[in-house]
Amino acid sequence: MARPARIPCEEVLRSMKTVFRENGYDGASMADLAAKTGLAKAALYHHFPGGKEDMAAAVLDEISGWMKEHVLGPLSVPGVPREKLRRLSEALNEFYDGGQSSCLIGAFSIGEAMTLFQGRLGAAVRGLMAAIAKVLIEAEIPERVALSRAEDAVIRIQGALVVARALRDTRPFTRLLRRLPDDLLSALPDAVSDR
Amino acid sequence: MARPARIPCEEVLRSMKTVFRENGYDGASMADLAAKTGLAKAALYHHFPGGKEDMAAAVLDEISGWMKEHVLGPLSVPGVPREKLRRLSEALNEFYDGGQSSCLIGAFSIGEAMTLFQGRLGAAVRGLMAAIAKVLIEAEIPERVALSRAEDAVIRIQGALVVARALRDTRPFTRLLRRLPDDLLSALPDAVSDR
DNA sequence: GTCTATAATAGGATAGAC
DNA sequence: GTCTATCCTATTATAGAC
Repeated sequence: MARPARIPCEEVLRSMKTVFRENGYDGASMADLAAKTGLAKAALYHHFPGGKEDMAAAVLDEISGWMKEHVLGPLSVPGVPREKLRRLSEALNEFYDGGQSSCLIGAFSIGEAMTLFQGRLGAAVRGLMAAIAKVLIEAEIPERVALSRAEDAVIRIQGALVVARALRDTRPFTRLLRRLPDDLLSALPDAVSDR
Repeated sequence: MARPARIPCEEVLRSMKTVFRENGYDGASMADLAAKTGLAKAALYHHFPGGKEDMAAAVLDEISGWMKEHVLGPLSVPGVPREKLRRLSEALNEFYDGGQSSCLIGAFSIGEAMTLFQGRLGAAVRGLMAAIAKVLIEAEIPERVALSRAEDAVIRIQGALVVARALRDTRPFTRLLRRLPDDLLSALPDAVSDR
């Protein structure tokens, strides 16, 4: 056995994730992180010697793991496409807290964080797009259309989160998630759209 | 005549807009703003006594004016809907520099800026949505569908900017703009989508 | 591993000369 | 209107005791 699963560490990561989601990278201060985690700043540096950058990286990795387990994994497993997409909407609704929590892909794609984490951000977007496209291809949708729709889905998810926050109204996001499975699997028009 | 149009001020606003778009609100420092505008910090405070908050507000107001003139105005004027939507795409392409520049609605919807400017952000989103919906209604699209599609368009615009930055590839954004007019005016399916 | 205390620096803001 | 110089606070980061 490699390591005794450190339970408190998960709690610390959860708190840090909240701080970064609410404040972005530049807006999150060590004081914020210390307050939210309940640890002193020095204790945080003990666990994350690289400071804020290390903490943000750890949060992104933790999210990546959660996504692989709860989102990408279930999409890759054999199953009814529509049902899998319905569960995707549910998982996203949970992850983004019904549209109330921001996405770090958006929050970290400006300022210093953009240069620091561009690799992780791009990988996250590409991973989700690929997983959705795979389900659509499984549903007999031509690859080209599947890739286009998958990209559009990720675009809409990100955009709905922005719009929901700007309007202080989560309904644009929840509406989107409700329509997402049908939209992704809808019949092909006439090759007019989906170019 | 009220005032001799101050030309240099526009230049200063342009520079500040760039700084906020690249760094967000928390990530933009007075030093950044001074360097980019070529003015000393004290000179900036002379024009914007409220400091960074004043500067960001001025930038948002300037953008709001540009949008009204180059985006919302042309949409409200009599004309062929498809043609007006095509010009909308062109204006957005110009404003967001082909997808390379971020949108302050997204950048300012986290952290301190979110609470400071929530009114302006919501108004900007609602204004664009309403202008697009009006064109669709003009094109004989039922109001309910028009409102839904207009919301979706704004969502996609915001999302495509996020995705383009995360991927460091502007094509998702340019592709979106190209399809936007057709997508907005496409024939109604079966009342399956657009609920 | 966690704390208090503190160093070092960056950031926001102002004073006062020109 | 613009500058240099300065103040004060917040922020990052570390030292050293427990």
